Amino acid sequence: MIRSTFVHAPWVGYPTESRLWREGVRTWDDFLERNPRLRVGTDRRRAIQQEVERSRSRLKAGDYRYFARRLKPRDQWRAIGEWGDRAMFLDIETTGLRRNRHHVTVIGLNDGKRTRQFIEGVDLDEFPAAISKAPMVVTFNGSRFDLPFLQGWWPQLRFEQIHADLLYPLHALGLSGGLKEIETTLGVERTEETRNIRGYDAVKLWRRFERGDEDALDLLLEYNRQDVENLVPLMHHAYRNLRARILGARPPATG
DNA sequence: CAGAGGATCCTCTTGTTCAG
DNA sequence: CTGAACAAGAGGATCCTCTG
Repeated sequence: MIRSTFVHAPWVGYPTESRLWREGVRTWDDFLERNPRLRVGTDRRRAIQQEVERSRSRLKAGDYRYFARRLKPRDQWRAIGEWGDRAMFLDIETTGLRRNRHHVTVIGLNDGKRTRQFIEGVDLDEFPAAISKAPMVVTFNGSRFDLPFLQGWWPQLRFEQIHADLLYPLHALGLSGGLKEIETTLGVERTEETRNIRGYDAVKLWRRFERGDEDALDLLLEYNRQDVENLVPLMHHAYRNLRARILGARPPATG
């Protein structure tokens, strides 16, 4: 899907990209071979072509940082096909919504197979090293919450990986609402104990733990584990369906 | 060649939506 | 309960295509 992306080139917006797809220009290779008609002059065409060539070579070199910088947050999910199998799924719990006033309590990180959890006062500082080698981070609404919050917590931390925020592709598929609502729609299950817990309850569970209730921490960790592990099937659903919708669509029949 | 009309880029503003 | 990014829409700019 990243090989079909043109909107990161200058003077290419979503209408132009859609037109290219409709005309059968589905990949960078198609573009360079067929040199399709564009409603731009020679200078701009040259700039677009250079971006396509550069993208092709950056992908061949495995340079995920290039695409992390180049693609808008809402388009980064398109790289799931290339880096999704080495992605880290991420979800955080905090003491509230304001990153100046509140702080991180738990970070859940799943590598596609196993979940590791970092706890404030125990091993939270090991998180930056654990995420640093991943080419891709997957979240739900992480563009607006998780990543900025972590950035405020560790000002020196730089997220250089591609960030697939599943909120945008899922909404594009018509699945609106928050994570829990979308899970219900898609039939993604939760365990009995965590089924009725929501975001603000995580705040209260941490407070209970601070007052000495160890069971509250266990429940908070179980809730966080569910949140982060449910991102895995959501990612596959989002990518498979949106890719099919965009590239599987046949051009209009002639005649 | 010059001018009109059309397409679509970029930028700015406003309202909505999620996260704990 | 806050803050950030998107969507949608308007305005300005650029550059293509079509005519005569």
